[in-house]
Amino acid sequence: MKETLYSDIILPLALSVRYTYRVPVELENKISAGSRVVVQFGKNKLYSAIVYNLHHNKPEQDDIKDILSMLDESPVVTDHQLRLWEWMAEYYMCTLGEVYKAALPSGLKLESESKIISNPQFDESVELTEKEKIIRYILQKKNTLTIKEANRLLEIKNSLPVIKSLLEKNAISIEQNLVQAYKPKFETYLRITPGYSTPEKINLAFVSLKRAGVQQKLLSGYIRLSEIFLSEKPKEVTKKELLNAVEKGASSLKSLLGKKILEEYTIEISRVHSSVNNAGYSNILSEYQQTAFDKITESFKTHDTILMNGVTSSGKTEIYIHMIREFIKQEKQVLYLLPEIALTAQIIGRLRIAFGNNVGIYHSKLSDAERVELWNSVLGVSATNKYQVILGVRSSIFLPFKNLGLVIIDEEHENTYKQFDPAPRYHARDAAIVLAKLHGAKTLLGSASPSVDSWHNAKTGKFGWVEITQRYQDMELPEIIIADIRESLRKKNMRSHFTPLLINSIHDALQNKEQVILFQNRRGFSPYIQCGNCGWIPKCTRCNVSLAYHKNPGKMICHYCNYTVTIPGTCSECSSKEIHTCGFGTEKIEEEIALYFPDAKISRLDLDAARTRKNYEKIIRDFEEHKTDILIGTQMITKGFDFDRVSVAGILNADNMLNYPDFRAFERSFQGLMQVSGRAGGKNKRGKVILQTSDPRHPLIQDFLYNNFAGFYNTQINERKTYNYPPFCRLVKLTLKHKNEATADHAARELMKELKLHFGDRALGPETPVVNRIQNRFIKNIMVKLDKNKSLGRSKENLRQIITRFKSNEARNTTDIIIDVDPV
DNA sequence: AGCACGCCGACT
DNA sequence: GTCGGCGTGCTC
Repeated sequence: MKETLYSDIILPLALSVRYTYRVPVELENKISAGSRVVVQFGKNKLYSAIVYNLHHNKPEQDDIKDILSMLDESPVVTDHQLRLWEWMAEYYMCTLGEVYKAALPSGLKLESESKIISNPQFDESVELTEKEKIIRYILQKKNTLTIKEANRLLEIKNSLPVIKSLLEKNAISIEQNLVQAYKPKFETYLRITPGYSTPEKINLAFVSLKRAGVQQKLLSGYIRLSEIFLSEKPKEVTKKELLNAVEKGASSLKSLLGKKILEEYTIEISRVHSSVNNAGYSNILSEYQQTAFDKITESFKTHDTILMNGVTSSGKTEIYIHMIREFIKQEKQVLYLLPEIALTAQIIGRLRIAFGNNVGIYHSKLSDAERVELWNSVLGVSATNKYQVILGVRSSIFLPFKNLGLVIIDEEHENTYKQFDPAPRYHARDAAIVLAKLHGAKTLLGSASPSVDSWHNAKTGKFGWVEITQRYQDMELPEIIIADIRESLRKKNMRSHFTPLLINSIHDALQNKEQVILFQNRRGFSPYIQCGNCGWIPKCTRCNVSLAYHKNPGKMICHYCNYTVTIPGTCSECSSKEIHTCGFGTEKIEEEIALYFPDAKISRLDLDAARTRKNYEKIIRDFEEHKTDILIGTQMITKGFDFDRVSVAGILNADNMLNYPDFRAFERSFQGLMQVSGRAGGKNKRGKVILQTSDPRHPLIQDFLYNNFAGFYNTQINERKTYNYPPFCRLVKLTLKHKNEATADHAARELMKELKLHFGDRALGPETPVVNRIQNRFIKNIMVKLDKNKSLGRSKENLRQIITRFKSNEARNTTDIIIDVDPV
């Protein structure tokens, strides 16, 4: 007797225990780990699950369900991926199901509502029950039926046993097209039949067609388009193309096909194709770039991961391209990670020029079909493209790489690499390093202002270290000038939010037909409005946060939940009409700068202005083409663009970045300053950075002013060592949420008691965040520091146990506990 | 995540 | 007297 085969499966749900299904005999030879299967889970829900493993251990329970069907011929998830998923679930303290949900494009995840179709090959002699007959009968009239509909029609709560029995009797099947959200796209091509493959034979064809002019035109059109007798490698001609070239050719083409002179064939075409196909471009690296390249190559011999610290405009991309080429030569795949979609658009052109259609893009704005297609292509099951280079954002670490050789993580320090919500709350940089390790691949991190963690890793020898201090074409680093806000206030020469120095610099730049960017880390018009009489400040009804005033739509908007109200004419507390705007955001800067420079063309780039991709691109393009003189914006303006004529970069208030209650505030400020200053200056002129601050003596400002990188990083690292913060420990942030403040508070205190027992004073809190209520739920934070000297895995296991125990007995309440490992 | 079961408040 | 709120437990 053959042993029954079982499978533990991964469901797209946050389940902490594994579920086992029986593998039907007919699937035993086809199924393997990573296969996509359909299972019933719960009373009447079907899910597409991933086979985690296969075994013969009969589970304790007796009601083991069968795997209903397999969705693909071969596994869609590789072993390497499953290992990455395991690592991620373990490290980020979430479930495999959550990782699965994040990893697969939704086109590959079938969500219930599955449709049932009749099976035309059903053997009518098989006996059916009454209920089964009803379903069969309805299916003949209606084609498809959902399980819900079946329940209603049969007037029973659960029709699945009936459905299942029908499936077993081969009377119905689950519709693949609907299960399979993705349909490959085909294109029809034409070619000459083997019978007419030589010029002589084609001549004969022409003779035979002498009375059919359109057919002759079609045939000569085909010959011209395909260059069949001109080149060694004829071009492929689509039916569409030929019919476009020859007027009214459709019916004549049918005749040609009928005469077997031409024939049709179809190819699955890629939706993510590109028109550029001239791989072969090769820029020569400059001397200093070549030196860096050689250092990287050398360092890869001893290190798996390298940090490349290169100043802005040092040409890091060019080095990446050359490095990619090395790995392509070895037939390896390359993953090129960028922090956000907008940047992929900038880089893709350069990569396509270098590598042609070998480059695929992957991000969330692609259609489902496109993402599935890219997935299959990377997996190597796609009919057409086999991408070797993938350019993508965070989620592209989940693609099914087969032989990854190199991972590039550009702008390594960017926080957008960290996923906030939902779980898995992973850091793509760290996960990518693990991914690379699994493949025995190399990782190259690049940044002009590395994260303190990576800097530390490089300086302690964990990562290799390559530095580039020279800039492209010997561009000079910008001149940094501090504008003391306090002094200007004292001298009373401050003009609204601008120091004379900034105003004058803008003035000079505009005179010289140069461009200016102004950076303010806050969108909207003003962060809040206030009644001048009683001090009332309008707040969000769902979040305890003041509503930001946005002048453009004339609304007050909550920046946490987007709650929007029209601005009140009078104070709702005292009915006074004296309502002031307080503080300043990008909108206000835009308005005021227009007063000082009425002739300048001004534009603004922030989350509001760039709501749509089109707007965003237009703002950027206008500035690039110098249709705009002054660009005001938030972080957004600092990301990746190379504006050539920007001579002045103004930072309106450096202090509000510094005064943030977070151990990473300085790191972020420094990186922000670096990014803004990187935008100043062009090929021929040294740029100027005007830094407005109330605290010019601040050590961070001083380090920035004197380009004292090492000084800044050393200070940071020393401080973190002293106060035991990353990279000297691991942080786990627990966020408790409940709609009742007292409940949230109580739960946090109780959990804290438990944590103290195990972690002592390495458990911090509970703390009430500045914004203590978001979307009607009160929030409490607890921070746990995990000792780096002890086993991280064990510490996390302890933490997990404490939380699980707490959830199950102590507070039998509905407080949500969100676990965030390595929060940013 | 969904869904059923079950126990307390305001209604035809 | 019932409808329906959402707290709780379970899904192989």
